[in-house]
Amino acid sequence: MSTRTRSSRATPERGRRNGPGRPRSSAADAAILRAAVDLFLERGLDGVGIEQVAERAEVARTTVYRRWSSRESIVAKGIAQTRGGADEEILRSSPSLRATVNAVADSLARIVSLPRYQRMIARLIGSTPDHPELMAAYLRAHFVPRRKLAAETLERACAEGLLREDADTELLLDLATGAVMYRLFLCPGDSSQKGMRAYLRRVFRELLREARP
Amino acid sequence: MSTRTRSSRATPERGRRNGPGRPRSSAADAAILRAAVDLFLERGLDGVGIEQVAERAEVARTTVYRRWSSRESIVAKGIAQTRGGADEEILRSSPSLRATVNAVADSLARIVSLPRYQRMIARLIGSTPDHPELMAAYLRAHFVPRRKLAAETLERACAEGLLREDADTELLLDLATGAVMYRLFLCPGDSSQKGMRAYLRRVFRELLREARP
Amino acid sequence: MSTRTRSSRATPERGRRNGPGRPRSSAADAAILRAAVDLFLERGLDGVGIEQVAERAEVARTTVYRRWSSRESIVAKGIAQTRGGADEEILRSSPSLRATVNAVADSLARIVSLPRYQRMIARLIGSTPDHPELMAAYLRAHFVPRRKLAAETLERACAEGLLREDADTELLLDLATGAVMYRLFLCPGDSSQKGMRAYLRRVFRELLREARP
Amino acid sequence: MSTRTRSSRATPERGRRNGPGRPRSSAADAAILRAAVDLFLERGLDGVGIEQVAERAEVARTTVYRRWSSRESIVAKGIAQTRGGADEEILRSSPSLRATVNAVADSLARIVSLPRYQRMIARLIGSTPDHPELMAAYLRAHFVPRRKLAAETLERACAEGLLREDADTELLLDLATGAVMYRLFLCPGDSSQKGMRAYLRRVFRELLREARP
DNA sequence: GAATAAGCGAGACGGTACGTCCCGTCTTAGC
DNA sequence: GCTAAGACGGGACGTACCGTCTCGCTTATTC
Repeated sequence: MSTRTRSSRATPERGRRNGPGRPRSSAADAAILRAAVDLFLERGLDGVGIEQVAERAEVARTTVYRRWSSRESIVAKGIAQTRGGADEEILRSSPSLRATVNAVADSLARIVSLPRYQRMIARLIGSTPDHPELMAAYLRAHFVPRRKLAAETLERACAEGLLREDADTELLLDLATGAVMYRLFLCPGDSSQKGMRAYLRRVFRELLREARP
Repeated sequence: MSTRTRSSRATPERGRRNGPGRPRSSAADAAILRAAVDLFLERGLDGVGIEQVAERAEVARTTVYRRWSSRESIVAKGIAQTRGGADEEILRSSPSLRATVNAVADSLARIVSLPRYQRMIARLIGSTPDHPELMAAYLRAHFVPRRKLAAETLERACAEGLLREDADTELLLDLATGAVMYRLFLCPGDSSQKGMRAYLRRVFRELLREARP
Repeated sequence: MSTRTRSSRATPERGRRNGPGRPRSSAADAAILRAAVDLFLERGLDGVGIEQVAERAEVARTTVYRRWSSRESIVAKGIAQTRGGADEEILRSSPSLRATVNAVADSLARIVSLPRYQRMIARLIGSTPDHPELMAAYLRAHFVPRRKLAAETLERACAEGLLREDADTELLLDLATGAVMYRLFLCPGDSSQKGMRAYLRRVFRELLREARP
Repeated sequence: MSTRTRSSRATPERGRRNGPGRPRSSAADAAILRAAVDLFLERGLDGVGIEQVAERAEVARTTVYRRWSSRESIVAKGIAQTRGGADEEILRSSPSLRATVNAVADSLARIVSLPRYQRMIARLIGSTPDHPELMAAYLRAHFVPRRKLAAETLERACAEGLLREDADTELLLDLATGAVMYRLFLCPGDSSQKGMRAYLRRVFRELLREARP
């Protein structure tokens, strides 16, 4: 990711709420962020050229430069802004351990088998050495909430006696998440939803081997 | 002033055995590959400009283009060529399960705590959507041998009765490897050699929990 | 003539005569100079955009920047290079004063009635406050030689007794030249070749009023 | 000078006598015209950006665009408005031919040696090919009155028998004016007031050579 | 040992994207 | 309805690389 830095004059927002001049177009804002994230997914951070972003967003280049001074800041904002869907309600109410764990596994499988998700993680990891703030933004906005939900679910299962008492639930989730990453990037395996579901169920079975039914 | 042509003229090596002309400089070959891999680690694939490579290798651009036609091919060759150190002899002879596992964990911790390794994996994952061949080259040259070694060690431990019989050794290694990736890229934890060693020992303890002493 | 200045890296020519690299295209050189002068005539100095020059010369923008660092230097070179035609041989051999003077007047009328000439002088004068070097280049390359020729002719006529002895021939030419400029720019008169010829003959008749036949 | 044309919404003045809204600021009017003429003198017509004008006049761009739609119209108005000083009263009463002519010469020398005058003429001539209306406005407002005054003076001198009867007084003034232009723009001579005065006296002496004392 | 043929350094060539500046238009708030 | 402020689309600027090409020189092999 080649180096290119210059001075810039982008103002982060507008100073006062209702100043005199023409207000910034929020439609342009949204279009730019969307275009930037799409480009990031398609081509990586170096592919997020301001020119390309502007063209996709159907906006003049100056309109982009007026708001942001670097490609990274656009992408970071775009990632932070797109809220992760809270469709994991399923997790909240599962009667048995097996059902609970399967629900977690299936939900995870559904998400990680999305090409968009896979590309996002790959691009973010690739950008980590130069721009860790992108990954940080993603984790804060998407990963941490999901993780927290899953952790609560497991914790609850443990409290209800569905797991052995000394289980390290945090570590178990680390391992499950890591297994997904291993599968996606290091192992040339099947990354379809069905394949990921089978793999994840196997992982959880191994991890929770001796838990009581 | 002339037309555009994107054909490539790079010849992978020299056609005949001993042609009449001047032979290619093998020193230039080595310098180019080294420069390309270094740039890949520092800036990612898009930062591997042929011009930059040539400058670092202290070679004319022509000399690079004569050999390779794309950045990816140089980097792939460079990755494939640099042999992974075979310093894992320690694994071959460990008397007890605990010692064996600790040796595996420590060896893994030592490798993955190298900044160069971390950057390499990050860059490779980032390049996966566009150029999976880079990761493939790395896995073939560095990962698979180490993995095979570790798998044999665990297998041997299992055969010697140090593990329960039905242990899914492959999956255990998947999980351990995945844990490393999780730790490196998703969790803002301590990635020093000491920190990784502690984490990995904890992982293996959890994974092999009920193994007989 | 809006302000715009930056640093530049143009090398005036090539250092050595036969250096290693590819030599510069002399065809591009010529095309660029021609395009620049044409644009200067059409739109003035501020209209000599590097982009326009490159497009007209059918050359990449970089090819222009490689040679020159400012619009003025291109135009100056282009003006200096285009040699003024030496078609004034007529002046050299005229038998009588009246014929001599008429020949000078007619030659001058022919030149100054060319639209290209009129524009050139207008543009040069307009550029004088900011870039007097352009006018200087033009005078050196085109004006001075013609002026010298005319001066010699008058001088010769004077020596042959066709003019009164104390005539200030230099001043007479100043006046004739100035009359042309007055006519072209300050007086809304007829600037066709025929009109200019008539006007110039009238000027010379007035200036040389009392000369002997 | 580069092309730029768009639709225009400027209303030359105010339509009705006393509309309901706020009346236009005449101070802004004056400041704008002054700024525009100054910029024209400093940088030429292309340097008269509406933005620059507004900044100099300490006025918003809107205020300029509401009044005029093009740079040329502002400059033309500004030139036409600034009245030429009528300080040539001296010319009206000179007893002898020599004194009369010297007075004309000196008055002319004083004016044409002003840097502002020189720049004005140079800029106007440079703008002639594209915008002859500027020169026309200048001639009408400044040149013609002075010229008329000088012509009357000479005419009067002729009528009083101070000049030979058949003198072409118009042409003589053409020649004198032309001599000034020649001196200013084509000849690298001394354009100070003193230098111009000397040169002009020499010109008139030559032109009126055989006039009676 | 000369001829030959390829490698090599250097640099011009056509191009693309960059980030900046200015332009002329528009859209708001305030007076 | 004028004014100030400022966002908007657009275009040119001068720079930095890119991948290709064309030179002059060097270095081996082959005749």
